Amino acid sequence: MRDIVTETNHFFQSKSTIDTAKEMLGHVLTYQSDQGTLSGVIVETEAYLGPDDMAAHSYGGRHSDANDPLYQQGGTIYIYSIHSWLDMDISVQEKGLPNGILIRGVQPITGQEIMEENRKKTGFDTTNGPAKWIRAFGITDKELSGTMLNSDNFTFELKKSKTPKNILETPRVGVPNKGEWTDKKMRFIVEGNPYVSKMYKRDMDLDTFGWQ
DNA sequence: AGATGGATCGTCT
DNA sequence: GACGATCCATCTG
Repeated sequence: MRDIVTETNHFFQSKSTIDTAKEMLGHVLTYQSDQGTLSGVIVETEAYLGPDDMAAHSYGGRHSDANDPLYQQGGTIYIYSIHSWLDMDISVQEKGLPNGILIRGVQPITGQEIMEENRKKTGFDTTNGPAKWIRAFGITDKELSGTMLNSDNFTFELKKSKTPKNILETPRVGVPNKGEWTDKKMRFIVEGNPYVSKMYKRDMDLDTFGWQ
């Protein structure tokens, strides 16, 4: 019988990066932190396609200690800093192929009060952005970067917990002046979910949150 | 409701 | 020394 890390590995290496980015919507992340259990459903992702992708940290083969997790096996956590905040990618494809998926939005399930305290915000604003949910989860350093999902206290459920009614595809956020890479629709969101970043109120579906 | 600019710091040149 | 895969406050209409 295959163990959980091997299955996790397989999950992040057996499909195209774009298919995996879509598939991750509706899966649950859980962090057993020293504040308690914090968990949420992924509602927004972005795909970054490695050396060819002008918007990727691994563009042109850039490789440093900081972005090395992108080069590791699928399912490796990559945390990087941006303007004094932290974002998290999951590395996809086999070791040596530096593709990644940025997790941009999470709908809280467990520990919402702790998240609001960590963020000093309430409601949708608590976790509706890549750096927001990281801070909500109480992650304040890069200790997890380079470790595997499901190997310790940060887990990703391999079975989907909720199914989106519709997945909307849009250009990625914060990618200006990168030619075709600026326009490619590689951001995937659960249509209508209020925890998606930059959601307009009029586009929110507050009855179903966009789930089937 | 949508656009704009400042804050702020790790990372790379 | 410059630059963000960001966030937030503060305009303006």
